[in-house]
Amino acid sequence: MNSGSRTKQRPRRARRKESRPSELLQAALELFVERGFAATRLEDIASRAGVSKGTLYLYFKSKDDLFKAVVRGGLLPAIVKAEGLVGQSAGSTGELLRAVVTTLWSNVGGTLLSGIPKLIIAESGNFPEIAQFYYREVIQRVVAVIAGILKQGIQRGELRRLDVDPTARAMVGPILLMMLWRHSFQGFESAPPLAIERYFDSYLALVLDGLRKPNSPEAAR
Amino acid sequence: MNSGSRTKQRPRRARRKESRPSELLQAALELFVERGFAATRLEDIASRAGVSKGTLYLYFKSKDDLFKAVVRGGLLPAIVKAEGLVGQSAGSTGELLRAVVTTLWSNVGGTLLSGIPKLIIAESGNFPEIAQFYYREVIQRVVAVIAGILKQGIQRGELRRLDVDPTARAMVGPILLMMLWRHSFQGFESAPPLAIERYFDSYLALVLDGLRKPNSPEAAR
Amino acid sequence: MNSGSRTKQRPRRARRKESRPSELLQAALELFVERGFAATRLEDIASRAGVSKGTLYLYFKSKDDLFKAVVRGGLLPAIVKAEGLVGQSAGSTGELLRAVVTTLWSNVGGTLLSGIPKLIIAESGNFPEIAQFYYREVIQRVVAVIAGILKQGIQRGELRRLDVDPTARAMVGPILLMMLWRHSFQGFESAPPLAIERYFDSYLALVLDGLRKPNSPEAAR
Amino acid sequence: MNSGSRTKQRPRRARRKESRPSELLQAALELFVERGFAATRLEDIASRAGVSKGTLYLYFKSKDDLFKAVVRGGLLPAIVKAEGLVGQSAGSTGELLRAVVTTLWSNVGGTLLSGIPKLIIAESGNFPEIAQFYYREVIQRVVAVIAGILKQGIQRGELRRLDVDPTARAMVGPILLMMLWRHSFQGFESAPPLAIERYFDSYLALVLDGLRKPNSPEAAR
DNA sequence: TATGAATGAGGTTTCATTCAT
DNA sequence: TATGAATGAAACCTCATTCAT
Repeated sequence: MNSGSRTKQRPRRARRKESRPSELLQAALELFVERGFAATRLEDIASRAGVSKGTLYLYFKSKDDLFKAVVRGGLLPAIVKAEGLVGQSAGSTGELLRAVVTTLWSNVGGTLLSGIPKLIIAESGNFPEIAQFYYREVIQRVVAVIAGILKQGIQRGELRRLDVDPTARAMVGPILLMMLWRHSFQGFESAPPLAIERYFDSYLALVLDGLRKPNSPEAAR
Repeated sequence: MNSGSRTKQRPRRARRKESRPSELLQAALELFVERGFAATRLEDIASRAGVSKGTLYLYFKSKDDLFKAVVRGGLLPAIVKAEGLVGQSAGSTGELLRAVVTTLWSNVGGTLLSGIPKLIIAESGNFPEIAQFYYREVIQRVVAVIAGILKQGIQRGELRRLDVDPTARAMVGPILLMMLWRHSFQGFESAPPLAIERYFDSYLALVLDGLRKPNSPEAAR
Repeated sequence: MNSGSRTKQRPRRARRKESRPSELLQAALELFVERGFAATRLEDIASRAGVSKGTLYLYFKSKDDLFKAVVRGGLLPAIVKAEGLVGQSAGSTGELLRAVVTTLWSNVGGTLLSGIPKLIIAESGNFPEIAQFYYREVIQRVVAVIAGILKQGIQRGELRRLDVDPTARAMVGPILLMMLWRHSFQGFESAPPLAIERYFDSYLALVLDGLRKPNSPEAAR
Repeated sequence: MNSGSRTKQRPRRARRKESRPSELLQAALELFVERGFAATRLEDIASRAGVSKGTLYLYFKSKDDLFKAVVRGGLLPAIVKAEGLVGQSAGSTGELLRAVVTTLWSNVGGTLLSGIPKLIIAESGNFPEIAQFYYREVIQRVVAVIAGILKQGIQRGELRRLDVDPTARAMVGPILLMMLWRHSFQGFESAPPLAIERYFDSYLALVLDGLRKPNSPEAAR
């Protein structure tokens, strides 16, 4: 998946030339995610990508530049995909939500890209432009997607009246948590690691139905 | 002549072995949170604490050691406090939840300690023991506190039957998100920053009642 | 003064991986001998070798490593040469001894390598492995060479019966002393410095004939 | 010997006050000999002597100063003693030589003072005044003592005509070697360590009688 | 394009020395 | 006299960046 089928052996050099930048970005992403920005040496990135240190500078003019490229490109496609889902869906609000969550997870959460939020969070102090870019281009748009679903649901009468914006933000939390988890604590789990599906099922049930027992006196409030 | 108040005359060499460590830890926490581990220079920590570089080494044997001390100590007290709330509360499950969330926020989220999760996440790759320690001593305990509340609520008949563990984890997400937010994106908010209370109100409403309109046909499922 | 032919502009960045290590070792030896291990700064070694500080680390992974390389390599070749002399000599024991002493001196004593014993002695506490290596590979072999000559001389009937091993050790003393002398006290000599040849003549006369007057009553013992 | 009988418990403070300097010198000598000048930390010296770091500065104004004090004081008394032996001896030259060697060894070689030559040799580059002092006050005097014995022996007709000064120097070598040995290689000896007495017996036999068989044709030369 | 030897600024760490108590 | 907390210069070492090939 990463590098496509290698069945057709094009001459090494020629093949390389085109794919170099993405190979470098891939190697850089892996190492940045694993060790953080500062603890990753350019030499390690180069050698993981199979090139020499100097070659990096043919494609990126500095370590900062490489970092920004890694972080910038990663998530936008997935956002765009998720945005596309909203307009076209014919299902109920619940089904729509499930579709959005699933899309986000399979395009981001389950891949190395899920490491990007970790990087952004860690380096927001040192790369404020990146954090700002991310805030504008990713976070706000994800929140907007969810807020859109909420508004639609309210209009349709499927959802109760609620404070749309903060609710949308609160709903992003568990998804983000799952991404961070993978890169920070996976591996310390004593029990068998929590199945993703069970987690998202619980998440959807939680946000759709809440915790309360339907007929409990409290529920009426 | 010189006998007047010496309150202003801070001696060049203050001797206060007792209070030094906590002053240093405080300065270190601030800078680590702001810049990350690697980008924080010991000299900056020292000068923020009003001492010289070498003084740090009287109290911590290395930068790593200082980092660990910063991270280790910070959150446990708040956890303990939150654990204490569970047993003694007489209110409904909803009230209990609100109390726990409020306690966590006022003891951690609203303080600089809220930066610690950011550090753990960022440095989990470089300080695996710390991540593991944090996983065992903090995360699992917070999840356990919430899981306990959920079980109690189910037994009391206030909560519906639900998959306790993944639900508890999902509930931690928005709280964590709020903490990370403060240290990563606060300041880029275009609109007036989201009021904390409104956020938590929405969060509690979300987890207690979910999104669905009570009488909507969907709600019955 | 510096005006000699500079026609060939030495490039600021010379690239000569092959010759670098020995240039560095040479510079390091000079400075270690002159100042000792601790008082020698890597920067001085580098600049004496005409490279920058960082370059050292391309060839040696630490100051310790460089020191070991300096000390390890130095003396073995001379030992081997001296060992070779013993088997092949056709002369008398006295001539053989003179040949060995002369060889040792011209290959070691008269060169910078004579500074190595000083380093070993000074740093034996901090580099025990080096001291042990030196003891095994150099000292024991030199003593063995001399002991071999003594045994041969006794068998041939040229030397009196004597306690071979301690005698051999005692014979090493004056040679070592001469080496240490060069690097520790040379320059404080008030009188014109002792001619090396006169010293070794006296040494050989001493060990061969002793001090006693041949016909003195004592001599018979 | 070091601290005298402790039977009469004088009050700690009072007793200390007088003996402090020598206790400090003793601790310093031990550590300097073991590790060398640079690798010995003042704190270690202080704590070995049972005082605090600052106290050192009440007695010595710098580390250099302490080093000089350690080195300066140590050997002179033994030299003086050895010098005294020459005038008064009634025995043969051989007996006199044996007495001098024995005195030097029992007053210096066998004690920690034998570490001083190692220090002088190691630090001659960094403390030229010390090396010079040592050259003048110790080495030259020892050589002079031996040279004196040689001259006397020649006059008495016990020794053959010989080149006095270089011979005297060569005779110092084995004694120095023995001192250095103790502090640099002792402990790596594979076989049981060479008995001191056997070594000195061989040394004296060597210098008195040489190696040659008395009746061998060579011996006549 | 690609290499990798070389550079040197910058950071952590050590430790002799000072000084208030 | 004695202490030991505090200082800060200096040294080792790393690594992003350059550049000749």
